[in-house]
Amino acid sequence: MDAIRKDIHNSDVPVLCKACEARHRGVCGALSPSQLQSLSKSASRKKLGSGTELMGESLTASSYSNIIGGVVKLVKMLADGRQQIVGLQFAPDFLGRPFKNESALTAEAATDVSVCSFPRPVIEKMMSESPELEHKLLEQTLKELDEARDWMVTLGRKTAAEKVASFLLLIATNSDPENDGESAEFDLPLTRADIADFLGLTIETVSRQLTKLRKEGVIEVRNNRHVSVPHLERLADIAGF
Amino acid sequence: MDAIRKDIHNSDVPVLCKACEARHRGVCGALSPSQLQSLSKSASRKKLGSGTELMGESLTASSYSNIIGGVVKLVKMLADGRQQIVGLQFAPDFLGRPFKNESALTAEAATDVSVCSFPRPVIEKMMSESPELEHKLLEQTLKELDEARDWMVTLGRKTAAEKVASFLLLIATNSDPENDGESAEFDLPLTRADIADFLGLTIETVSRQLTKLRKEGVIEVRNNRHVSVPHLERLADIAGF
DNA sequence: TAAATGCATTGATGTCGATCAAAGCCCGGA
DNA sequence: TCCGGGCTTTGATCGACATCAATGCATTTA
Repeated sequence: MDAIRKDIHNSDVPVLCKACEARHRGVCGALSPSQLQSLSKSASRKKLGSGTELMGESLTASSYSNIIGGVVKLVKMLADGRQQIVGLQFAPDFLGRPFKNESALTAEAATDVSVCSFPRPVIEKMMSESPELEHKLLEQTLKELDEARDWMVTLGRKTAAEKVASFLLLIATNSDPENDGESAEFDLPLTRADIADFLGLTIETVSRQLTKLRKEGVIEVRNNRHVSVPHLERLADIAGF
Repeated sequence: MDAIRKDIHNSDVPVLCKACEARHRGVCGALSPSQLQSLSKSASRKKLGSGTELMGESLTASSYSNIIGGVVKLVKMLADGRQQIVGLQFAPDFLGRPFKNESALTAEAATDVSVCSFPRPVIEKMMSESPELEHKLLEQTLKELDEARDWMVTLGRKTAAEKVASFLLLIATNSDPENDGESAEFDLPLTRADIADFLGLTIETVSRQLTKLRKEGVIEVRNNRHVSVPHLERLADIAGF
């Protein structure tokens, strides 16, 4: 069992998932070659334009997906239309709520997204057979729980300025995970409206805080989307950790 | 394997955990008799007064616990002292963050609490041996994630009135899980200060909203702690789902 | 019983972010 | 190049909640 795992993870030859045509990342890393093969048969790779709904009412309520690229937003709505983004998922995150059908949650493509999807029953069968897979899933779920709780502090106790700084920092970290340097540069994956829904603010407040950061020289913005941060340290100070 | 599980769950004879001296609930339900026995040896049952710190810097950073009774609050602090309660745990919830030492989180007894604790290594060894246990843990983690995300909507998008109503509804549900009736009656497990930290409000606002609900006849309050709700429906309307 | 202590309530005032209202900018299509 | 629509910015005003400051009410201690 451990031999198989080592084989997948440490092989010098890149091991590709036939379904994804991608290097193993995310949940697939936990599967044995034979499981992978049977998974490949039922998997389908899709490209989804920004704004497409991935989960909720639509097609993928009954399937699981690996995110290959792009950013997915998890949205919750109140009856009167107010909405809150409760999480952002980046590659190679796993998408789908095991052991439950109604997810009380909508997943939408925030940017263009490509995913690799499997029918629910296939993954669930594999999960019951493979502790490896379930373990991987537990680790991701714990990670998401930590992130959700961190964000609760942001939502409940931070000022607008701190919220926007926290958001930029989050995107900087996820856009360029290996860069641990001084500075960062990235495209915002969300519109102002989405940022507002993620931070529990209005569009106008988000905009004002961004211009404030611009005027203070903490960030530079090009085309409303491209952001560069000369000193991440400064941003972190403002974010208030 | 399934036979063992059935034996534990469906036996007419009440099966007691020797450590907890309680019926199996929470995570123990996933263990085989032999595992339970070995767990019992290293387990210790404790009663903790309100305010005691259970996790974080203190003793139980390196242990896991089942909550037997009482309410535990999970607290996160910012550098300047602002704090946010990111979760409440009731019996028979499991307490502890697997696969990670620094939890970036403090667990405190909100009321008097009794727990049954085990050393970290013991549980982790069992987890690697028993998929049942890991499965149970995954399910609890998923439940906590759902709860955290629900609360994010409350924190980010609800008004003070809606927040307080949501909180009362949450406590009503957890204090008396079997009661699905029209009305409810319970003691608040949190002080006004804790409620404020849970809702991202100030003490004063919480107090004002409670008196507003009292004057509107939605709730009755005795001794600042005991609450009765004649019509849960009304509270749910105000909570804004 | 009185005093002290720790919560909770209530009131007066201030402020941060929401709301309402106009421009401005960017990009695609004719 | 001009027009149109969608996003974004900016400005003026408003209101919900925070802050500051007493006061009230239990429970504990002497």
